[in-house]
Amino acid sequence: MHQSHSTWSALALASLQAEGLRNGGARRAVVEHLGTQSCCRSAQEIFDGIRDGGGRVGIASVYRALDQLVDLHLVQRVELGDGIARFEPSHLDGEHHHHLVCDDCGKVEPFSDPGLELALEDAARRLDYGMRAHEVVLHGHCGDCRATG
Amino acid sequence: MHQSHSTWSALALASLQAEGLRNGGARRAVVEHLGTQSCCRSAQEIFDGIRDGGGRVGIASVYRALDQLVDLHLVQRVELGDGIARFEPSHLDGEHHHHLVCDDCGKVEPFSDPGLELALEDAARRLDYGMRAHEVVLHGHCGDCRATG
DNA sequence: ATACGTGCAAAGTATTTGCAAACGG
DNA sequence: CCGTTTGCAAATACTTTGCACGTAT
Repeated sequence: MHQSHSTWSALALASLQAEGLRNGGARRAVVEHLGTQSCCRSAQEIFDGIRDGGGRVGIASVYRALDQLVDLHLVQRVELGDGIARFEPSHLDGEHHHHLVCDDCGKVEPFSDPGLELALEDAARRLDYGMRAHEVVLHGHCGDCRATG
Repeated sequence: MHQSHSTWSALALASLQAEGLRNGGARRAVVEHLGTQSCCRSAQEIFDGIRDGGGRVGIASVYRALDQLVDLHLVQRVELGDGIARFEPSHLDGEHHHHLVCDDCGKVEPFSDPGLELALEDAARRLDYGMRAHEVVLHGHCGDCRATG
């Protein structure tokens, strides 16, 4: 299902190298871990994921790597309303997705909607704003919670 | 310009009362302060604003009031990517707005776009998600920064 | 070899909680 | 009056920074 991850990881590592950065253990681990994820992850989740895979990184290095990746627009920072920053690979054109957040159970699901993308681009054009990124969060109640509650 | 604020403040205070809450000094101050704002504000800004107006509230009470207002859907919590939660009165239908964030200078501007609203509602319908709120953040470079930079 | 990268621990912010005193109804 | 609300201070949660050691080039 996720064939793009190796592509994104490779692209990201190449971009870092092109910036003159050294791609040591921690930053490489963050990039490779992110490349395997299908939706956004918190710094703590990334840290835990790398450790679970046998990596020995410090959480500070995870934050530092994420900062750099965000600066280079390789990673998008996402805030969903619970005070925890999450991160995901910047979507390549056409693979863009956004997030549904269940206000009952906190579950996060990705979704994509071409019509919405068009409306966002229209809006940015109309506003004459140099848009580099955008983020949409829908809050509501997921199917599970509506069935149960 | 802001005629709706007294309406919103009054509605919010009435709703709180209807919930059996007591509307003492701090919570009332938060509601009245928020009603005068034209865009989202952080807890600290609300706290400072109330103090500047002569109110003597504690910041903990500001956070507690905001939590309750969010729970009652009277206030919308907004996160713009800098790790600080902001709050604004829940938009009455048709007065909905979203946010432009300048990644250079950090400036936040509100905007509204009817086409975007329609696309959001379409998307939510198509997804069959019980949408209660939504939030759109556009990141880019504001006119000032593009002119200067 | 040398400058960049890293892990740990300590520090910094934003937010939450405990509690006794103040207050609304 | 009695239970809610409040302010303060202490505690917590997430993130950043300082520094000595490790490592890629």
